[in-house]
Amino acid sequence: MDHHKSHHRGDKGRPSKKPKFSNKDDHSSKFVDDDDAYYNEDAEDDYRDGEKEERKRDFSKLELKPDHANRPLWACADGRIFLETFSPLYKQAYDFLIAIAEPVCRPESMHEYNLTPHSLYAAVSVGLETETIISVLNKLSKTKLPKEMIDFIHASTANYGKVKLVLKKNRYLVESPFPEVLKRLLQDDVISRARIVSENLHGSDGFTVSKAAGEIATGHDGLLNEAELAAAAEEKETHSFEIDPSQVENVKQRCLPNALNYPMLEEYDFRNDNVNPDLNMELKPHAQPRPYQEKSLSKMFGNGRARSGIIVLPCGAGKSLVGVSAACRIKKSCLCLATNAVSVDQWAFQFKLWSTIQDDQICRFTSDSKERFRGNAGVVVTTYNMVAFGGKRSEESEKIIEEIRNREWGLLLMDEVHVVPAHMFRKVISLTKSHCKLGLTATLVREDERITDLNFLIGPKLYEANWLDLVKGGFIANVQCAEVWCPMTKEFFSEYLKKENSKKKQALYVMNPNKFRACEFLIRFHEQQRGDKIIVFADNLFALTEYAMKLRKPMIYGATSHVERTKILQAFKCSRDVNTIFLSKVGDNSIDIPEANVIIQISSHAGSRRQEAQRLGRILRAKGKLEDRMAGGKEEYNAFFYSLVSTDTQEMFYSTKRQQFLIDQGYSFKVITSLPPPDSGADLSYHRLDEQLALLGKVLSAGDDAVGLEQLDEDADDIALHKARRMAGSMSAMSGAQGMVYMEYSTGQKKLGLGQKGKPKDPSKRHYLFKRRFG
DNA sequence: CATCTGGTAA
DNA sequence: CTAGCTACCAGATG
Repeated sequence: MDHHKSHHRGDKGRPSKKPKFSNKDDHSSKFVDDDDAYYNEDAEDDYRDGEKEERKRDFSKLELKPDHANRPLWACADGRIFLETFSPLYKQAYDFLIAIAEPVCRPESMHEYNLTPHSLYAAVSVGLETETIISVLNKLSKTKLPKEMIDFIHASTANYGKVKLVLKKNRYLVESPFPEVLKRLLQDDVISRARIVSENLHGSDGFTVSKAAGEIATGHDGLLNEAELAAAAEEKETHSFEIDPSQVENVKQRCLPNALNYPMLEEYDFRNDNVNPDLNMELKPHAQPRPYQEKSLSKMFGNGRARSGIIVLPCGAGKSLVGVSAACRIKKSCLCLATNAVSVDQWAFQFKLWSTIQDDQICRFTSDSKERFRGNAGVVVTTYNMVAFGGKRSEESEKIIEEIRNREWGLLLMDEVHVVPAHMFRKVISLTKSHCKLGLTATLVREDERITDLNFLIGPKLYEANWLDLVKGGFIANVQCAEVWCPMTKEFFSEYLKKENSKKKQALYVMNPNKFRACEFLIRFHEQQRGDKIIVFADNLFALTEYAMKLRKPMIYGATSHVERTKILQAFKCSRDVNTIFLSKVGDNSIDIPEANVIIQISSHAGSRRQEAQRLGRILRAKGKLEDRMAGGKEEYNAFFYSLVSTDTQEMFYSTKRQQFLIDQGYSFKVITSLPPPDSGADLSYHRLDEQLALLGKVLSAGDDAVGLEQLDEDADDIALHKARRMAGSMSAMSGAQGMVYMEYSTGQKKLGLGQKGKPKDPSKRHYLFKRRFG
């Protein structure tokens, strides 16, 4: 609809050069009509060789197939692929592309993807073959595939799937049906040093040879699918050598596409594992995986074994059912890692909810509950911190951790893989021995280098759900994201300019009366007009307390006691009187936030898009029933995410980046410039100048001293206890306002690229095959 | 035993 | 680089 304009802003924001379409048809013209601003965000260097590269990316050189209109893809010689989302073949094309390429940018009408060695690695590891990839791409493409792309796919995938890393009886083996490949690997220093030479050699070249096939047990129904048969045939004879467990990470890294280029697959033939004891658990009958959950599981178990890798599902889409299902299929001991104690509890709960696991076979291991399972197999749920903890442990946890280290785990289930720092993973993965690792995450933030680490620490991306499809299916909420621009008042702005201290500056733009009024307006609007549940986030404690007190809403921050928290959350969940709560950063983690469908950010931290995504995830849990949404014919927004920003201040700096992030994720986005609407708002706070000045005085006099905080503490408790006595709001003030709420921001004024710190892709970092051609 | 405190690491 | 927040432990309290 109307956010179409803003999507275009998204297109411009990308590092891509504008592709030139010589044959403009109805569709492509949508893509090029916006000429002026395509380049202005590129880094200068990139821009200069852009001139040269321009010719290579010029689509006019490519011949269109006669029926091009029916085909949804544009494939560029440099590995970029564009997908028209309005094509009838969109769905099939999407499923295919998401398996073979990295999504770069997904606005509504045109998606951009990138073929990379890693993405192709992921494709091959879920069972796609080189020729299949090429022929399907060719079928979907409007033009003949560029030769460069075909070569690239061949070169990238030639070696994939030839080497496997297997854990057998607590020993790590590098396996391959091709002894010459193993020899090649051993020419590498790191790998040859990591090798453990066993005493009884079988093969002539020093490798252990085994006949792995033939023992593949038939499935429950006595049938094997084709993939399983193929896998069995393939592995008639396997050569292997053992490596030092402590070197596993290094060896894996050497095998990656950017080094030796024999990425190792990690697969677990769990049905034939007679060494590790079975764990008796099944999915309960009421656990019905949704189609996309089923699909992600099928990628994981595609060839009858369990593959290691990452599954990307938005929060609220039911990651835990996927995790529990995976554990139920493998039926071996499972170590489940979460980021904090709250989520440990949730996981334990989910296991009991979805599976038939006995209560004494699942245990939590945190600082304040150290349970141990009975019997020889079970599920342990704990935190990354607990496992990686370096300091002194209590005696009890020392014992448990020892058990965790010594056990051979069937499944290592890692929640919120993107949140945990890489070194933590390293530690956890090297400390524990597992046959299969499954990472669950909501977003892979791409230009973060660490995402590459995940590729080899855990495995390739196995599946990524299509956000928009989930919205359409009613599985997650349909979110309208908006950035609200609040002009600084004259007085605040002049103080802002005077101050050097960045803390004070921050206090000033966060406490900007216009921002406060916008916030108050939004709260009233959503509470009274729509009956929504609202969470307001503020990183800044001063602002948080100030806002919450003035509006007489309960708040939770670090110092709020546990009892207090649960009391407030209960009230928010159940009571009709508490519809808005204020949260500090605590809300980002460690709080189990109940149903809410509106989020207002009054101060967000710098460029942390992860935080943003996390907060967004809070409102994604599907709202309303599918039928309700479909009834109206077209879908309606049922969740809202506002970022309040004071214009002309440092806050604007991250604006572009934030917008880009949300658009890349496939959200619709708009900028709202006047809130409250011009002719309303007399009944909001800080309407009069003297009130504003009083606030200004308060901000200026408030030091960073904690004394003020203590006092605020008391007040906050007070509010909570009295459970926010709200006055019965006057509906009339708001009636008819709906049309006024969203003022579409018109393009043109905004300086794109101003705040663009995120580097566009550096051509020199591209894969060597591309480099050679374009460098 | 539950709850609070203070200290440390990340 | 620092501020803010958390997870972990131990020890004290009633």
